[in-house]
Amino acid sequence: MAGELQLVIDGEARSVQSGCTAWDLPERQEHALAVWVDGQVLDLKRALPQSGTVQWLTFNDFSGRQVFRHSSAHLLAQAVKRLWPEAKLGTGPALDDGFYYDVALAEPLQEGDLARIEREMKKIVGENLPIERVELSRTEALTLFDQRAETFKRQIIEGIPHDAVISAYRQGDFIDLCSGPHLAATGLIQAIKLTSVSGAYWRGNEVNPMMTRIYGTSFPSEDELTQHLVHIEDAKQRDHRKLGPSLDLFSFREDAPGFAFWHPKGNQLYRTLEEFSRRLQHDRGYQEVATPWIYRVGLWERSGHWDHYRDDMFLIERDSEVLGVKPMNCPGHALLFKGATRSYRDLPMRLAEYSPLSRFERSGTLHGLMRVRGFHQDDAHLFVSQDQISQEMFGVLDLVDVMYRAFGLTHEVVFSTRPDNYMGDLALWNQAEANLEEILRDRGLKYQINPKDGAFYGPKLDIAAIDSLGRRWQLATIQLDFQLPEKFDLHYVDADGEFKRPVMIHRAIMGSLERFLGILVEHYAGAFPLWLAPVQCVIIPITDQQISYAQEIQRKLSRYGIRSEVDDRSQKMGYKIREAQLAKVPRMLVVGGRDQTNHTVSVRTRDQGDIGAKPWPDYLHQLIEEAEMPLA
RNA sequence: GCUCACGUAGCUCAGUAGGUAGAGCACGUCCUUGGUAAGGACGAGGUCACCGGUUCAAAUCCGGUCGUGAGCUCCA
Repeated sequence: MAGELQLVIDGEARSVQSGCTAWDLPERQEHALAVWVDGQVLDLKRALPQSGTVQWLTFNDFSGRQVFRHSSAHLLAQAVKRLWPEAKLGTGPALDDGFYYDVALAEPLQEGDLARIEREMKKIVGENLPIERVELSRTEALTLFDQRAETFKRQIIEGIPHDAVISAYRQGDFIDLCSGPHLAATGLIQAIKLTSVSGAYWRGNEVNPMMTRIYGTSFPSEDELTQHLVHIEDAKQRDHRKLGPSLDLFSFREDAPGFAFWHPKGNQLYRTLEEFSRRLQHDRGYQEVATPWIYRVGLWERSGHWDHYRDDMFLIERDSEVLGVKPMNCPGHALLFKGATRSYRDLPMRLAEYSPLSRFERSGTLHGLMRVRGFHQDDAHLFVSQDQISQEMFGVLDLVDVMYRAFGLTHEVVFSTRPDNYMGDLALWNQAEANLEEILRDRGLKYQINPKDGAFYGPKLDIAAIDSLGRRWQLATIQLDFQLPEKFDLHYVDADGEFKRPVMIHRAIMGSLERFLGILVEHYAGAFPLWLAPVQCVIIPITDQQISYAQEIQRKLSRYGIRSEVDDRSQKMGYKIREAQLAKVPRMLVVGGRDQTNHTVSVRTRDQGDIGAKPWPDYLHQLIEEAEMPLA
């Protein structure tokens, strides 16, 4: 069949001359950026390599978008080279919503340089340079990039396997080592925005030189770019670092980097979350404990933290001995378990704790509430016999489900299996992994397997929650541990009178409460559901005449556990409503002369506005019902 | 920790060529008592992150420290 290819296009079979490109086909879609032929994404102007089904890739397809962004990265590199011919190129991939290119420059970029680069890029777009693919031998490739003094490119070429095709893409005077595919010409990239600059190690390795990473995004049209920038702006408005202080929930100060100040409202929110967790766990047989937060170094040596975690701990030296502030609760719980002779009748023993934990996170990694040095977990350790593992894991997964559903978060499970450097008995590992998988299947949970990513002491399930913006957050972790019971020589007396070794299950559902709260702030954009809201009701007297009536209402609300405030400032009602609305308070109870006479409250909800006068205290009972914790 | 950027009142920001600081909101006092998203007047508030240097003079120029941001790295 030499000389002919059999294609299926738009469901219709036809044959074409070999050497034919997708560009040549009369069926070519106007907005096609690249072409898909049986699993391979190709340049439009590259000769079709094989027979197969043809699909057009546009900006609306993930792969099409990747091609578009990748070509944008080349465009960026070309502009940089025009402005700084001595710049050395690293790599420049496409991202989910943009692209970047790493370059090594003699001088750091100045303010205004981004705009300069952007202008140069637009110029190249205007030139509408054709983008051509070139295939090179290894020697040709090395010679070409050596001539251009592209030392990083040489390193890349040296790493390419000997049987692989080496290709480069040329646009005008610019050429870049690249496997492609790319757009047909630079003119397609109509809208460009360079967004930020940062440092990045060459090949992501700390020992390598630091390069300048230039981020940008691009679209086929200005409208799409504008829309994208608006979305980014929306996300910024939800940023918990912005919303938190403006809703008077928490703040950070230079005096304590990595530790939050919880304001009265934020603390209330925090306590509500903790109480929610406490009630769910209490119903499931958990017992809350409080264990020491500073231990002598010997404990950390025994637990293995000293070897693996010392650099991340706050250490104190007093009376010529070293003390460590706890980064985790597990050793404390192990000691507590060990404090008495335990019977099989005590198992499963579920110890929960919310006390403070500290980790000396590297300064550059701190990030609002998401990454702090002082935090609290909804932590628990389950001491179980081997035949209780399944049932307990099942229980924990059930709790995850209830907890996340309460916040409208969906979740996904990642199952991490035995790593190469595992410790302990292989048979036990196999059994545990089989158990876990069975449980996941029984619950009908969708899960991904992360081979060899378990902890060295046992396999684990990590759970990622998906928030209202579709972002994934790794929150819960459930880990089977065979090692700590060994290290602490834990045992219980079994029914047969023999000492047996328990298994520990480490688990946290919300994970760090600080982080969880940060995520909730962004998930709800600060508009918390009634049961969570720190202030559930603001009572707004219209004139001073109604202040005592308002206070009477507040006392009643308070007695039934509804958190409320009376806004008795001498301001107009509209002003108070505006402030309550901006503070995202779920309910406003307006009380004027009419209400006082008729014994009503005029209700305004945060989401629906004015819903009219309601008889009091009927509305109190409605509120009590609506404000219940979603425990079921 | 590393690279780059940034750091002016509680918050958002202005501050032209180096000549001892300004607005809006918030806050306080007074006036106003108004039925569903901003009533008015007056007032208080800053060692311009901190330390040092250059200069007759530094918020402004230079160096260092701390913090924050975007990333990198790390993340039992």
